[in-house]
Amino acid sequence: MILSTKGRYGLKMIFQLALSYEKGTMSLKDIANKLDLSDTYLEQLMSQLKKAGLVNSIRGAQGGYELSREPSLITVGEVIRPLEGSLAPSECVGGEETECSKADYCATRLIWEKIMVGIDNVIDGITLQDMINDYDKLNEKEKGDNKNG
Amino acid sequence: MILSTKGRYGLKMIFQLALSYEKGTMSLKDIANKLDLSDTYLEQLMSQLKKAGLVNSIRGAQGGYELSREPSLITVGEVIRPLEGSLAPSECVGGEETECSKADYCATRLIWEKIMVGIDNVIDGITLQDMINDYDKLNEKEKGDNKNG
DNA sequence: TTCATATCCTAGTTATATAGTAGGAATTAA
DNA sequence: TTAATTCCTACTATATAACTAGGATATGAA
Repeated sequence: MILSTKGRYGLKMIFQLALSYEKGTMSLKDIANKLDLSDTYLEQLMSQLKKAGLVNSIRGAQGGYELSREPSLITVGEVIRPLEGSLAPSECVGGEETECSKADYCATRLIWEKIMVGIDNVIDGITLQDMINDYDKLNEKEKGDNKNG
Repeated sequence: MILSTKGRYGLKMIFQLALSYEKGTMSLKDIANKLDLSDTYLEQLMSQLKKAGLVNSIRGAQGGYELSREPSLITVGEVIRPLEGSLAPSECVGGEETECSKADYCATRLIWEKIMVGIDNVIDGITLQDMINDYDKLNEKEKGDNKNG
């Protein structure tokens, strides 16, 4: 399991906001109920997403959260990184500083870099809108299957 | 850091064996000294690699380890997986059993699958021989740099 | 035969990270 | 005023990571 519940729950959570984009705010309690997850835990994750500028919040009664911009402008990578930290496979790649003195001739370092690029290409290339489209397609198919079955 | 020291040290370790392929066995102590890592820790990792059939061992004095087949026939994925377990980003993908009842219409599941395929494509596409070639190239360049600098 | 050098194997141990809980302050619509 | 909500800090239990310890077993060389 290379991702913790932070990244996994976090993406599920913001996906709920994406589904209800421009339909008003959604409270954490509602999200937690819908996903059947602890609301106090999701609260911490949401606070990270807010810090990252991905969601707006409205306090007080009838308050809640909403996406700060449209789903097509938020990538999966933007959601996962603030929650999981770097998705680097090793400490010698992807950080601000490359401390390892052997970097110039390290063979494994090249591998870690390729893995990281592979992951980045996936998560930076998918937006929340893409997820919605896939979800709609799946549900459409699901309906059809039920009809035929 | 999506990989633990198991996968990271393990690959470094077997890479040493790849470098000395067909030059006799190499003891764990030598490998540990070369990499400046704990030999008792590496021992556990090596035992996994042996179970996975990647290395042969010779016990007793003058004994040690060697690759069980040539470097071009061992992929990075074959090395990392026995050490790290599944590289799935979530429990609902990559396992033998897909337990999640929501799999049919889960939008995040598609993301985890894509990430996993991305990683697999990288690590299953690189052999130890590729690593050696890259390493030789780096060292060649290093020498040149030193000459010119 | 003995001994130093190795692998092999099982169990600890310690430190860190994960996955939460708890409790209350601040804010706001009704 | 009150109920609903976000915001914030701190605490806790559990699991995992990253080793360490100690001894059994095997083997080449003196």
